[in-house]
This record gives sequence, structure tokens and C-alpha cells, in this order.
Amino acid sequence: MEENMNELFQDDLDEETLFLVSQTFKALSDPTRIRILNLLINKEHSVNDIAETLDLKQSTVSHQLRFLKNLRLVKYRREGTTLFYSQDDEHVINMLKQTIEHANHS
Amino acid sequence: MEENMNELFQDDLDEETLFLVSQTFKALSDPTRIRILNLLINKEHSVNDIAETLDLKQSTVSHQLRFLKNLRLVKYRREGTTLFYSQDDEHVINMLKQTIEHANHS
DNA sequence: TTGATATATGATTATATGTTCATATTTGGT
DNA sequence: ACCAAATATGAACATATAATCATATATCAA
Repeated sequence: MEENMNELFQDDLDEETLFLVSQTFKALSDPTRIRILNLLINKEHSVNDIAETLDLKQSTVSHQLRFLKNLRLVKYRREGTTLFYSQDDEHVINMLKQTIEHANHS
Repeated sequence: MEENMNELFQDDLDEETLFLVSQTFKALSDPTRIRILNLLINKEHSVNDIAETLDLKQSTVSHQLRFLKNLRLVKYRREGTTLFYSQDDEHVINMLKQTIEHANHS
């Protein structure tokens, strides 16, 4: 009841919601991050693996993974010196899948 | 069959898809555009109306509406000198709604 | 503990983005 | 034709962002 007052009685969003929503979509607004997340839809990949598959610098991939990690959109598992990254937000991944589908049909 | 080869046989997205997807999410990655689209979820609004309701400059609203119009996320209807803008992409609006919900529950 | 491999980090640079101001354009009324 | 109201536009500016280079850190094996 109380949690819906916002949507029911005012036309604007509070700052916190606005920040969360914009950050989420910002994560999906960059081609490099989209390619990385798209790769992680199916299975986990190491940093170097991602870099090689997508023809990106290791540093670029690492920076973007940090970004995605901060938003908890990816997680990793360590095996020796290798880190295997995987998707960690079903909601976001589903939106990405949907939108890729949507784009391919237009 | 042919349209699915992409997803089935390669891990990367073609440039056109990548561009479309990133543009779509970019539209939703800015707080001002989110607020405008959120306002347009329920009903149409004039430019001045949007500016007043959200406490934004008329110019800012106009620029952002042009951005959203180019992506066909909004449309307008003229009445005299007044333009009434409304939402024009169910898919995108649904993602926005979903994500706002998601953010409010966290 | 030294070397090799994998990844992370910080600084820098170039580009993209959002807002603002001033002004132009469009429309309808007089 | 002129005015007022609503909206659009272009230039300028400040800030944000992404990629890159050089280097640091971490882990493991010998």
C-alpha cells in the first residue's frame, strides 16, 4: 500500500529510483558491454577469452567487467589465476535478449 | 531458420543489431529522458506541461523529445501551437515500467 | 623466490552527451 | 500584416564516458 503511493499520487520518480533505473540502462547502452553480456548469456568466460572472442584489449574488457560487476550484473569464479565471469541478473539479461530479438525483427 | 543463424552459430552481434540495441537502451539511460517517458506512460503532455511538471527548461525538454522522436519512442499530435507528445513504443515503455518496479522493490 | 600467466588499476586522451542561452520558426488570432 | 504563445534550433560549455598505454597485483609452478 505505502510502496505504491509514489506511482499513484505523483508523476515524478524519486532520486534513488531514477539513479538505479538510469544506471541499469546505462550498462546496456554501450556496444562493448552489450557484446560482453551477450557472450555471457550462454556460458561463463574468462577475461582473456572475452577479449579474444570479441577482439578487444584485455584492459578494455577488465574495465567494463568492473563496471558490470559494480552493478551486480555479472559475477565471477576463480580457478587459479583465471577468473570466469558469468551473468548475475536474470531481469537485465532478459531485457537484453528481448531487445536483441526486437532489433533483429525490424 | 535463417534469422536464427546469428544466435545459433556465432557469439557476436552484427553491427546493425548492436547499434539498434545500444540506442534503445541509451534512450533509457538518462534521468531526464526517464522522467519524461515516465510522465508519458499514462497520458499525453504538451512540451510546456512536461517542462513545468518536471521543473526543466523548455529547451531541455524539446531537445530530449527530439532525441526520443528520432528513435520513434514518442509521437506527437498538434492542436494549434501546442504539441501533445505521447509514448510510441510499447516494448520500450514496458521495459521502463518493469525496471522501475524492479528498482522500487530493492 | 623467481618467472610466467591472468587480471586489475590509474592516468591520459579523445569523443560523446546534456544543459543552457539566445534566437528562430510556426501557428492562430486580431 | 502584426503580435503572442508554443516549440524548435544552433552554438557554446561543462561533464561524462570509453579506449588505450603502462604498470601493478595476484596466483601458481618450478
